[in-house]
Amino acid sequence: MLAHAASLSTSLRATGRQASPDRRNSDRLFAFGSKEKTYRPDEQIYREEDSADHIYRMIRGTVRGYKLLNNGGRKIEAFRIRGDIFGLETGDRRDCCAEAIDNVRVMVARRSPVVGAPSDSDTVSELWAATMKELHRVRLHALWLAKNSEQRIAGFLLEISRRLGEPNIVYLPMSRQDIADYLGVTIETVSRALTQFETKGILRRPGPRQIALLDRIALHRMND
Amino acid sequence: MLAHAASLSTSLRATGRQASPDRRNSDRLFAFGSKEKTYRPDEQIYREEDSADHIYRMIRGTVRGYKLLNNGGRKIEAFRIRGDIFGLETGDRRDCCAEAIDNVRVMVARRSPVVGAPSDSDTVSELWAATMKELHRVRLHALWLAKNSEQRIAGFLLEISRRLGEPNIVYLPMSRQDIADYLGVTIETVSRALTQFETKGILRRPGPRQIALLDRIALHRMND
DNA sequence: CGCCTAATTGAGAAGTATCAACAGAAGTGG
DNA sequence: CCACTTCTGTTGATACTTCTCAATTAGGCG
Repeated sequence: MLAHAASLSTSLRATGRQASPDRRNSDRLFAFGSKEKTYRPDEQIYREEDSADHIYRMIRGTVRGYKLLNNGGRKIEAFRIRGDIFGLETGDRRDCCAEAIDNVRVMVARRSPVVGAPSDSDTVSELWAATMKELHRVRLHALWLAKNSEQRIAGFLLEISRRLGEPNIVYLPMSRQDIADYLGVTIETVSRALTQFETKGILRRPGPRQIALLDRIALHRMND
Repeated sequence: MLAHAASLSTSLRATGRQASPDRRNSDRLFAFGSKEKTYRPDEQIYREEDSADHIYRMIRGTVRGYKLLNNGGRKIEAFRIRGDIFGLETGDRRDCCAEAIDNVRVMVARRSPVVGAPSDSDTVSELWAATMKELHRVRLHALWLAKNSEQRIAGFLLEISRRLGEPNIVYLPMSRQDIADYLGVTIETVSRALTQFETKGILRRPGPRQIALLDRIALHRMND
Protein backbone atom coordinates (compact mmCIF):
# COMPACT_ATOMS: atom_id res chain seq x y z
CA MET A 1 0.00 0.00 0.00
CA LEU A 2 2.86 2.32 0.69
CA ALA A 3 4.21 1.43 -2.69
CA HIS A 4 0.93 2.52 -4.14
CA ALA A 5 1.11 5.85 -2.42
CA ALA A 6 4.69 6.41 -3.49
CA SER A 7 4.05 5.65 -7.13
CA LEU A 8 0.98 7.82 -7.28
CA SER A 9 2.89 10.67 -5.78
CA THR A 10 5.81 10.08 -8.12
CA SER A 11 3.62 10.09 -11.17
CA LEU A 12 2.08 13.38 -10.15
CA ARG A 13 5.49 14.96 -9.91
CA ALA A 14 7.00 13.33 -12.95
CA THR A 15 4.50 14.67 -15.44
CA GLY A 16 5.85 18.15 -15.46
CA ARG A 17 8.35 16.84 -17.96
CA GLN A 18 7.29 15.34 -21.21
CA ALA A 19 7.21 11.55 -21.17
CA SER A 20 9.38 9.95 -23.77
CA PRO A 21 7.60 7.86 -26.38
CA ASP A 22 9.34 4.84 -24.90
CA ARG A 23 7.00 1.94 -24.75
CA ARG A 24 7.86 1.06 -21.16
CA ASN A 25 6.22 4.23 -19.87
CA SER A 26 2.81 2.71 -20.37
CA ASP A 27 3.57 -0.97 -20.28
CA ARG A 28 1.22 -1.71 -17.44
CA LEU A 29 -1.73 0.10 -18.93
CA PHE A 30 -1.57 -2.14 -21.95
CA ALA A 31 -0.39 -5.29 -20.26
CA PHE A 32 -3.68 -7.20 -19.91
CA GLY A 33 -5.46 -8.41 -22.99
CA SER A 34 -4.56 -5.44 -25.10
CA LYS A 35 -4.16 -5.88 -28.81
CA GLU A 36 -2.87 -3.95 -31.76
CA LYS A 37 -5.06 -2.44 -34.45
CA THR A 38 -4.37 -0.58 -37.67
CA TYR A 39 -6.36 2.14 -39.39
CA ARG A 40 -6.19 3.56 -42.91
CA PRO A 41 -6.11 7.30 -43.71
CA ASP A 42 -9.33 9.05 -42.64
CA GLU A 43 -10.66 5.89 -41.01
CA GLN A 44 -12.67 6.56 -37.86
CA ILE A 45 -11.38 5.12 -34.57
CA TYR A 46 -14.36 6.31 -32.57
CA ARG A 47 -17.16 8.87 -32.78
CA GLU A 48 -18.69 11.26 -30.31
CA GLU A 49 -21.20 9.55 -28.03
CA ASP A 50 -19.64 6.14 -28.58
CA SER A 51 -19.11 4.35 -25.30
CA ALA A 52 -15.63 5.08 -23.99
CA ASP A 53 -14.61 1.48 -23.40
CA HIS A 54 -11.00 1.56 -24.55
CA ILE A 55 -7.86 3.60 -24.29
CA TYR A 56 -5.19 3.74 -26.96
CA ARG A 57 -1.47 4.14 -27.25
CA MET A 58 -0.01 5.29 -30.55
CA ILE A 59 2.56 3.01 -32.11
CA ARG A 60 2.81 4.57 -35.57
CA GLY A 61 1.16 7.32 -37.60
CA THR A 62 -0.94 10.32 -36.63
CA VAL A 63 -4.46 10.64 -35.22
CA ARG A 64 -6.66 13.71 -35.02
CA GLY A 65 -9.05 14.12 -32.11
CA TYR A 66 -11.81 16.56 -33.02
CA LYS A 67 -15.28 17.80 -32.34
CA LEU A 68 -17.83 18.62 -35.01
CA LEU A 69 -19.28 22.09 -34.53
CA ASN A 70 -22.91 22.83 -35.10
CA ASN A 71 -22.11 25.39 -37.76
CA GLY A 72 -20.61 22.64 -39.91
CA GLY A 73 -17.07 23.38 -38.84
CA ARG A 74 -14.60 21.20 -37.02
CA LYS A 75 -12.28 21.86 -34.10
CA ILE A 76 -9.25 19.60 -33.76
CA GLU A 77 -8.38 19.22 -30.08
CA ALA A 78 -5.18 17.23 -30.44
CA PHE A 79 -2.84 15.45 -32.79
CA ARG A 80 -1.66 12.12 -31.40
CA ILE A 81 1.67 10.70 -32.47
CA ARG A 82 3.97 7.83 -31.49
CA GLY A 83 3.95 7.19 -27.75
CA ASP A 84 0.85 9.27 -27.00
CA ILE A 85 -1.96 7.81 -24.96
CA PHE A 86 -5.44 8.96 -25.89
CA GLY A 87 -9.05 8.05 -25.32
CA LEU A 88 -9.11 9.14 -21.67
CA GLU A 89 -12.62 10.50 -21.22
CA THR A 90 -14.25 12.31 -18.38
CA GLY A 91 -17.50 10.38 -18.70
CA ASP A 92 -18.47 7.00 -20.08
CA ARG A 93 -19.16 8.44 -23.53
CA ARG A 94 -16.68 9.90 -26.00
CA ASP A 95 -16.81 13.66 -26.10
CA CYS A 96 -14.81 13.90 -29.28
CA CYS A 97 -14.10 11.86 -32.40
CA ALA A 98 -10.79 10.26 -33.26
CA GLU A 99 -9.69 9.36 -36.74
CA ALA A 100 -6.51 8.31 -38.49
CA ILE A 101 -4.73 10.91 -40.59
CA ASP A 102 -2.29 8.51 -42.22
CA ASN A 103 -1.63 4.80 -41.72
CA VAL A 104 -1.98 4.29 -38.01
CA ARG A 105 -1.07 1.47 -35.66
CA VAL A 106 -2.23 1.56 -32.04
CA MET A 107 -2.39 -0.60 -28.95
CA VAL A 108 -5.90 -0.90 -27.58
CA ALA A 109 -6.75 -1.76 -24.00
CA ARG A 110 -10.13 -2.08 -22.33
CA ARG A 111 -10.57 0.74 -19.87
CA SER A 112 -12.38 -1.19 -17.16
CA PRO A 113 -9.59 -3.68 -16.37
CA VAL A 114 -7.10 -0.83 -16.39
CA VAL A 115 -9.15 1.33 -14.09
CA GLY A 116 -10.16 -1.57 -11.92
CA ALA A 117 -6.74 -3.07 -11.25
CA PRO A 118 -5.96 -1.52 -7.91
CA SER A 119 -3.41 -4.08 -6.83
CA ASP A 120 -1.14 -2.96 -9.65
CA SER A 121 0.18 0.34 -8.38
CA ASP A 122 2.16 0.97 -11.55
CA THR A 123 -1.04 0.93 -13.55
CA VAL A 124 -2.63 3.60 -11.38
CA SER A 125 0.56 5.59 -11.56
CA GLU A 126 0.67 5.41 -15.33
CA LEU A 127 -2.95 6.39 -15.64
CA TRP A 128 -2.24 9.44 -13.47
CA ALA A 129 0.79 10.33 -15.52
CA ALA A 130 -1.12 10.09 -18.78
CA THR A 131 -4.04 12.11 -17.43
CA MET A 132 -1.84 14.83 -15.97
CA LYS A 133 0.15 15.07 -19.17
CA GLU A 134 -3.08 15.49 -21.10
CA LEU A 135 -4.29 18.16 -18.67
CA HIS A 136 -1.02 20.04 -19.08
CA ARG A 137 -1.24 19.86 -22.85
CA VAL A 138 -4.81 21.14 -22.97
CA ARG A 139 -3.99 23.99 -20.59
CA LEU A 140 -1.20 25.12 -22.90
CA HIS A 141 -3.54 24.89 -25.87
CA ALA A 142 -6.12 27.08 -24.14
CA LEU A 143 -3.46 29.76 -23.64
CA TRP A 144 -3.46 30.30 -27.40
CA LEU A 145 -6.87 31.92 -26.99
CA ALA A 146 -5.00 35.17 -26.33
CA LYS A 147 -2.63 34.83 -29.29
CA ASN A 148 -2.81 36.08 -32.85
CA SER A 149 -2.48 33.90 -35.91
CA GLU A 150 1.25 34.44 -36.32
CA GLN A 151 1.88 33.37 -32.74
CA ARG A 152 -0.40 30.35 -33.04
CA ILE A 153 1.34 29.09 -36.15
CA ALA A 154 4.78 29.72 -34.67
CA GLY A 155 3.67 27.82 -31.58
CA PHE A 156 2.34 24.97 -33.67
CA LEU A 157 5.60 24.61 -35.57
CA LEU A 158 7.61 24.53 -32.36
CA GLU A 159 5.24 22.03 -30.77
CA ILE A 160 5.16 19.60 -33.67
CA SER A 161 8.90 19.89 -34.20
CA ARG A 162 9.60 19.18 -30.55
CA ARG A 163 7.28 16.19 -30.43
CA LEU A 164 8.85 14.71 -33.54
CA GLY A 165 12.27 15.01 -31.98
CA GLU A 166 13.34 18.27 -33.63
CA PRO A 167 14.47 16.82 -36.94
CA ASN A 168 16.14 19.07 -39.50
CA ILE A 169 13.10 18.81 -41.70
CA VAL A 170 9.64 18.36 -40.21
CA TYR A 171 7.44 16.13 -42.35
CA LEU A 172 3.91 17.26 -41.58
CA PRO A 173 1.49 14.35 -41.55
CA MET A 174 -1.56 16.63 -41.54
CA SER A 175 -3.08 18.92 -44.14
CA ARG A 176 -3.33 22.70 -43.94
CA GLN A 177 -7.01 22.27 -43.11
CA ASP A 178 -6.08 20.09 -40.14
CA ILE A 179 -3.60 22.69 -38.91
CA ALA A 180 -6.15 25.46 -39.37
CA ASP A 181 -8.83 23.56 -37.45
CA TYR A 182 -6.34 22.89 -34.68
CA LEU A 183 -5.40 26.57 -34.34
CA GLY A 184 -8.83 28.09 -34.92
CA VAL A 185 -7.84 30.02 -38.04
CA THR A 186 -8.39 29.51 -41.78
CA ILE A 187 -6.12 27.61 -44.17
CA GLU A 188 -5.36 30.86 -45.99
CA THR A 189 -4.09 32.40 -42.77
CA VAL A 190 -1.86 29.38 -42.14
CA SER A 191 -0.54 29.57 -45.66
CA ARG A 192 0.18 33.29 -45.47
CA ALA A 193 1.98 32.97 -42.15
CA LEU A 194 4.21 30.22 -43.54
CA THR A 195 5.00 32.34 -46.58
CA GLN A 196 5.85 35.27 -44.34
CA PHE A 197 8.10 33.11 -42.15
CA GLU A 198 9.88 31.85 -45.25
CA THR A 199 10.35 35.40 -46.51
CA LYS A 200 11.93 36.34 -43.18
CA GLY A 201 14.29 33.39 -43.42
CA ILE A 202 12.76 31.62 -40.41
CA LEU A 203 11.96 28.48 -42.35
CA ARG A 204 12.25 26.84 -45.76
CA ARG A 205 9.69 24.70 -47.52
CA PRO A 206 11.19 21.95 -49.68
CA GLY A 207 7.61 20.74 -50.23
CA PRO A 208 4.11 21.56 -48.99
CA ARG A 209 4.37 18.96 -46.23
CA GLN A 210 8.04 19.55 -45.43
CA ILE A 211 9.31 22.39 -43.31
CA ALA A 212 12.89 23.12 -42.32
CA LEU A 213 13.05 25.34 -39.26
CA LEU A 214 16.06 27.62 -39.76
CA ASP A 215 15.49 29.95 -36.80
CA ARG A 216 13.69 28.45 -33.82
CA ILE A 217 14.74 31.41 -31.68
CA ALA A 218 12.69 33.75 -33.81
CA LEU A 219 9.66 31.49 -33.45
CA HIS A 220 10.11 31.42 -29.68
CA ARG A 221 10.38 35.19 -29.53
CA MET A 222 6.93 35.55 -31.12
CA ASN A 223 5.28 33.63 -28.31
CA ASP A 224 7.16 35.03 -25.35
CA MET B 1 -9.65 -3.63 -2.98
CA LEU B 2 -12.69 -4.24 -5.08
CA ALA B 3 -14.25 -1.26 -3.42
CA HIS B 4 -11.33 0.78 -4.59
CA ALA B 5 -11.75 -0.40 -8.14
CA ALA B 6 -15.46 0.27 -8.09
CA SER B 7 -15.16 3.77 -6.71
CA LEU B 8 -12.41 4.74 -9.13
CA SER B 9 -14.49 3.48 -11.97
CA THR B 10 -17.53 5.25 -10.65
CA SER B 11 -15.73 8.54 -10.34
CA LEU B 12 -14.56 8.30 -13.92
CA ARG B 13 -18.11 7.87 -15.07
CA ALA B 14 -19.69 10.38 -12.78
CA THR B 15 -17.69 13.38 -13.91
CA GLY B 16 -19.47 13.79 -17.18
CA ARG B 17 -22.09 15.65 -15.19
CA GLN B 18 -21.29 18.74 -13.27
CA ALA B 19 -20.68 18.10 -9.61
CA SER B 20 -22.87 20.06 -7.27
CA PRO B 21 -21.12 22.49 -4.95
CA ASP B 22 -22.25 20.31 -2.10
CA ARG B 23 -19.49 20.00 0.46
CA ARG B 24 -19.83 16.22 0.71
CA ASN B 25 -18.43 15.76 -2.79
CA SER B 26 -14.95 16.48 -1.54
CA ASP B 27 -15.19 15.66 2.12
CA ARG B 28 -12.43 13.10 2.07
CA LEU B 29 -9.95 15.28 0.24
CA PHE B 30 -10.15 17.84 3.01
CA ALA B 31 -10.68 15.47 5.92
CA PHE B 32 -7.15 15.28 7.31
CA GLY B 33 -5.58 18.34 8.86
CA SER B 34 -7.13 20.79 6.47
CA LYS B 35 -7.88 24.31 7.62
CA GLU B 36 -9.76 27.33 6.41
CA LYS B 37 -8.14 30.51 5.17
CA THR B 38 -9.46 33.86 4.00
CA TYR B 39 -8.09 36.29 1.45
CA ARG B 40 -8.85 39.94 0.71
CA PRO B 41 -9.53 41.32 -2.78
CA ASP B 42 -6.48 41.00 -5.06
CA GLU B 43 -4.53 39.09 -2.43
CA GLN B 44 -2.29 36.39 -3.87
CA ILE B 45 -2.94 32.78 -2.92
CA TYR B 46 0.07 31.41 -4.77
CA ARG B 47 2.46 32.42 -7.54
CA GLU B 48 3.91 30.63 -10.50
CA GLU B 49 6.88 28.47 -9.51
CA ASP B 50 5.75 28.24 -5.91
CA SER B 51 5.86 24.67 -4.70
CA ALA B 52 2.50 23.02 -5.25
CA ASP B 53 2.03 21.69 -1.74
CA HIS B 54 -1.66 22.34 -1.19
CA ILE B 55 -4.98 21.97 -2.87
CA TYR B 56 -7.95 24.22 -2.24
CA ARG B 57 -11.71 24.07 -2.15
CA MET B 58 -13.70 27.26 -2.52
CA ILE B 59 -16.10 28.05 0.27
CA ARG B 60 -16.96 31.65 -0.59
CA GLY B 61 -15.94 34.31 -3.09
CA THR B 62 -14.17 34.14 -6.44
CA VAL B 63 -10.59 33.34 -7.41
CA ARG B 64 -8.80 33.93 -10.69
CA GLY B 65 -6.14 31.52 -11.87
CA TYR B 66 -3.89 33.16 -14.42
CA LYS B 67 -0.55 33.21 -16.16
CA LEU B 68 1.51 36.31 -16.77
CA LEU B 69 2.51 36.59 -20.41
CA ASN B 70 5.92 37.77 -21.46
CA ASN B 71 4.47 40.69 -23.40
CA GLY B 72 3.12 42.12 -20.14
CA GLY B 73 -0.35 40.73 -20.64
CA ARG B 74 -2.27 38.24 -18.56
CA LYS B 75 -4.27 35.16 -19.45
CA ILE B 76 -6.89 34.02 -16.98
CA GLU B 77 -7.25 30.27 -17.15
CA ALA B 78 -10.17 29.83 -14.78
CA PHE B 79 -12.52 31.49 -12.36
CA ARG B 80 -13.08 29.43 -9.22
CA ILE B 81 -16.28 29.78 -7.28
CA ARG B 82 -18.04 28.06 -4.40
CA GLY B 83 -17.50 24.31 -4.44
CA ASP B 84 -14.65 24.32 -6.95
CA ILE B 85 -11.43 22.48 -6.20
CA PHE B 86 -8.27 24.05 -7.56
CA GLY B 87 -4.53 23.86 -7.19
CA LEU B 88 -4.19 20.48 -8.92
CA GLU B 89 -0.87 20.77 -10.73
CA THR B 90 0.85 18.49 -13.16
CA GLY B 91 4.27 18.98 -11.58
CA ASP B 92 5.50 19.90 -8.12
CA ARG B 93 5.57 23.59 -8.99
CA ARG B 94 2.64 25.91 -9.71
CA ASP B 95 2.26 26.64 -13.38
CA CYS B 96 -0.12 29.51 -12.82
CA CYS B 97 -0.92 32.11 -10.19
CA ALA B 98 -4.08 32.24 -8.10
CA GLU B 99 -5.45 35.32 -6.46
CA ALA B 100 -8.65 36.41 -4.77
CA ILE B 101 -11.00 38.65 -6.73
CA ASP B 102 -13.27 39.51 -3.81
CA ASN B 103 -13.37 38.32 -0.21
CA VAL B 104 -12.51 34.65 -0.43
CA ARG B 105 -12.73 31.78 1.99
CA VAL B 106 -11.19 28.40 1.14
CA MET B 107 -10.36 25.07 2.69
CA VAL B 108 -6.71 24.16 2.31
CA ALA B 109 -5.32 20.64 2.42
CA ARG B 110 -1.78 19.42 2.03
CA ARG B 111 -1.43 17.53 -1.21
CA SER B 112 0.93 14.81 -0.01
CA PRO B 113 -1.40 13.23 2.58
CA VAL B 114 -4.22 13.36 0.10
CA VAL B 115 -2.22 11.75 -2.66
CA GLY B 116 -0.61 9.27 -0.32
CA ALA B 117 -3.70 7.90 1.36
CA PRO B 118 -4.25 4.76 -0.65
CA SER B 119 -6.28 2.95 1.93
CA ASP B 120 -9.01 5.55 1.58
CA SER B 121 -10.57 4.69 -1.73
CA ASP B 122 -12.99 7.60 -1.54
CA THR B 123 -10.08 10.00 -1.49
CA VAL B 124 -8.61 8.55 -4.66
CA SER B 125 -12.05 8.61 -6.19
CA GLU B 126 -12.57 12.26 -5.32
CA LEU B 127 -9.17 13.23 -6.64
CA TRP B 128 -10.04 11.51 -9.90
CA ALA B 129 -13.38 13.25 -10.07
CA ALA B 130 -11.84 16.67 -9.47
CA THR B 131 -9.08 16.09 -12.00
CA MET B 132 -11.45 14.81 -14.65
CA LYS B 133 -13.84 17.70 -14.08
CA GLU B 134 -10.94 20.10 -14.53
CA LEU B 135 -9.83 18.33 -17.71
CA HIS B 136 -13.34 18.59 -19.09
CA ARG B 137 -13.54 22.28 -18.26
CA VAL B 138 -10.22 23.10 -19.90
CA ARG B 139 -11.15 21.13 -23.01
CA LEU B 140 -14.31 23.18 -23.38
CA HIS B 141 -12.33 26.37 -22.89
CA ALA B 142 -9.88 25.38 -25.64
CA LEU B 143 -12.81 24.96 -28.01
CA TRP B 144 -13.33 28.73 -27.89
CA LEU B 145 -10.15 29.07 -29.93
CA ALA B 146 -12.36 28.69 -32.99
CA LYS B 147 -14.99 31.20 -31.86
CA ASN B 148 -15.39 34.92 -32.47
CA SER B 149 -15.78 37.50 -29.75
CA GLU B 150 -19.57 37.48 -29.77
CA GLN B 151 -19.62 33.72 -29.31
CA ARG B 152 -17.00 33.82 -26.57
CA ILE B 153 -18.92 36.41 -24.58
CA ALA B 154 -22.20 34.59 -25.06
CA GLY B 155 -20.47 31.42 -23.90
CA PHE B 156 -19.02 33.18 -20.89
CA LEU B 157 -22.41 34.52 -19.83
CA LEU B 158 -23.99 31.08 -20.10
CA GLU B 159 -21.12 29.46 -18.21
CA ILE B 160 -21.06 31.91 -15.33
CA SER B 161 -24.84 31.94 -15.09
CA ARG B 162 -25.00 28.16 -14.98
CA ARG B 163 -22.30 27.89 -12.34
CA LEU B 164 -24.01 30.47 -10.16
CA GLY B 165 -27.24 28.49 -10.33
CA GLU B 166 -28.93 30.47 -13.10
CA PRO B 167 -30.24 33.31 -10.97
CA ASN B 168 -32.48 35.93 -12.52
CA ILE B 169 -29.73 38.49 -12.20
CA VAL B 170 -26.08 37.46 -12.43
CA TYR B 171 -23.87 39.50 -10.11
CA LEU B 172 -20.47 39.45 -11.77
CA PRO B 173 -17.68 39.29 -9.20
CA MET B 174 -14.99 40.04 -11.79
CA SER B 175 -14.13 43.17 -13.73
CA ARG B 176 -14.36 43.63 -17.49
CA GLN B 177 -10.60 43.28 -17.63
CA ASP B 178 -10.86 39.90 -15.94
CA ILE B 179 -13.49 38.77 -18.41
CA ALA B 180 -11.41 40.05 -21.32
CA ASP B 181 -8.30 38.23 -20.11
CA TYR B 182 -10.32 35.06 -19.67
CA LEU B 183 -11.70 35.21 -23.21
CA GLY B 184 -8.62 36.51 -25.00
CA VAL B 185 -10.23 39.74 -26.24
CA THR B 186 -10.09 43.38 -25.11
CA ILE B 187 -12.32 45.08 -22.57
CA GLU B 188 -13.77 47.27 -25.31
CA THR B 189 -14.83 44.21 -27.26
CA VAL B 190 -16.51 42.76 -24.16
CA SER B 191 -18.28 46.04 -23.54
CA ARG B 192 -19.49 46.37 -27.12
CA ALA B 193 -20.80 42.82 -27.21
CA LEU B 194 -22.78 43.41 -24.01
CA THR B 195 -24.22 46.60 -25.45
CA GLN B 196 -25.18 44.78 -28.62
CA PHE B 197 -26.83 41.97 -26.63
CA GLU B 198 -28.79 44.53 -24.65
CA THR B 199 -29.88 46.28 -27.86
CA LYS B 200 -31.14 42.96 -29.18
CA GLY B 201 -33.08 42.37 -25.98
CA ILE B 202 -31.00 39.36 -24.99
CA LEU B 203 -30.03 40.86 -21.66
CA ARG B 204 -30.50 43.87 -19.41
CA ARG B 205 -27.89 45.64 -17.29
CA PRO B 206 -29.26 47.09 -14.05
CA GLY B 207 -25.63 47.94 -13.21
CA PRO B 208 -22.16 47.35 -14.64
CA ARG B 209 -21.72 44.19 -12.57
CA GLN B 210 -25.31 42.99 -12.84
CA ILE B 211 -26.68 41.18 -15.85
CA ALA B 212 -30.18 39.83 -16.32
CA LEU B 213 -30.28 37.16 -19.01
CA LEU B 214 -33.58 37.58 -20.80
CA ASP B 215 -33.02 35.18 -23.68
CA ARG B 216 -30.69 32.27 -22.96
CA ILE B 217 -31.87 30.52 -26.12
CA ALA B 218 -30.42 33.30 -28.26
CA LEU B 219 -27.09 32.99 -26.46
CA HIS B 220 -27.09 29.24 -27.03
CA ARG B 221 -27.85 29.70 -30.71
CA MET B 222 -24.71 31.77 -31.17
CA ASN B 223 -22.48 28.96 -29.99
CA ASP B 224 -24.17 26.03 -31.72
C1' DC C 1 0.81 14.01 -69.98
C1' DG C 2 -3.66 15.14 -67.99
C1' DC C 3 -6.49 15.09 -64.11
C1' DC C 4 -7.45 16.01 -59.43
C1' DT C 5 -6.60 17.75 -55.12
C1' DA C 6 -3.97 20.64 -52.03
C1' DA C 7 -1.77 24.85 -51.34
C1' DT C 8 -0.86 29.58 -52.37
C1' DT C 9 -1.97 34.24 -53.68
C1' DG C 10 -4.95 38.33 -54.33
C1' DA C 11 -8.78 41.68 -53.40
C1' DG C 12 -12.38 43.23 -50.71
C1' DA C 13 -15.33 42.67 -46.57
C1' DA C 14 -15.82 41.91 -41.83
C1' DG C 15 -14.01 41.59 -37.23
C1' DT C 16 -11.04 43.17 -33.58
C1' DA C 17 -7.52 46.09 -31.45
C1' DT C 18 -5.86 50.52 -30.44
C1' DC C 19 -6.12 55.09 -28.94
C1' DA C 20 -8.82 58.77 -27.24
C1' DA C 21 -12.73 60.85 -25.15
C1' DC C 22 -16.53 60.58 -22.14
C1' DA C 23 -19.81 59.00 -18.34
C1' DG C 24 -20.79 57.22 -13.96
C1' DA C 25 -19.91 55.49 -9.42
C1' DA C 26 -17.10 55.29 -5.33
C1' DG C 27 -13.95 57.13 -2.36
C1' DT C 28 -11.39 61.30 -0.07
C1' DG C 29 -10.83 65.40 2.22
C1' DG C 30 -12.31 69.96 2.98
C1' DC D 1 -22.59 68.25 1.95
C1' DC D 2 -19.83 69.30 -1.89
C1' DA D 3 -15.70 69.49 -4.85
C1' DC D 4 -12.20 66.68 -6.31
C1' DT D 5 -9.95 62.62 -7.64
C1' DT D 6 -9.81 58.02 -9.18
C1' DC D 7 -11.30 53.96 -11.11
C1' DT D 8 -14.29 51.34 -14.01
C1' DG D 9 -16.97 50.93 -17.87
C1' DT D 10 -18.82 52.72 -22.31
C1' DT D 11 -18.59 54.86 -26.80
C1' DG D 12 -16.36 56.64 -31.02
C1' DA D 13 -12.82 56.88 -34.83
C1' DT D 14 -9.27 54.67 -37.09
C1' DA D 15 -5.77 51.16 -38.10
C1' DC D 16 -4.72 46.58 -38.34
C1' DT D 17 -5.82 41.65 -38.58
C1' DT D 18 -8.33 37.92 -40.22
C1' DC D 19 -11.98 35.96 -43.02
C1' DT D 20 -14.29 35.22 -47.32
C1' DC D 21 -14.50 34.39 -51.99
C1' DA D 22 -12.13 33.91 -56.27
C1' DA D 23 -8.29 32.84 -59.11
C1' DT D 24 -3.96 30.71 -59.77
C1' DT D 25 -0.16 27.62 -58.97
C1' DA D 26 2.02 23.44 -57.49
C1' DG D 27 2.11 18.40 -56.46
C1' DG D 28 0.65 13.81 -56.51
C1' DC D 29 -0.88 10.05 -59.15
C1' DG D 30 -3.14 7.50 -62.66
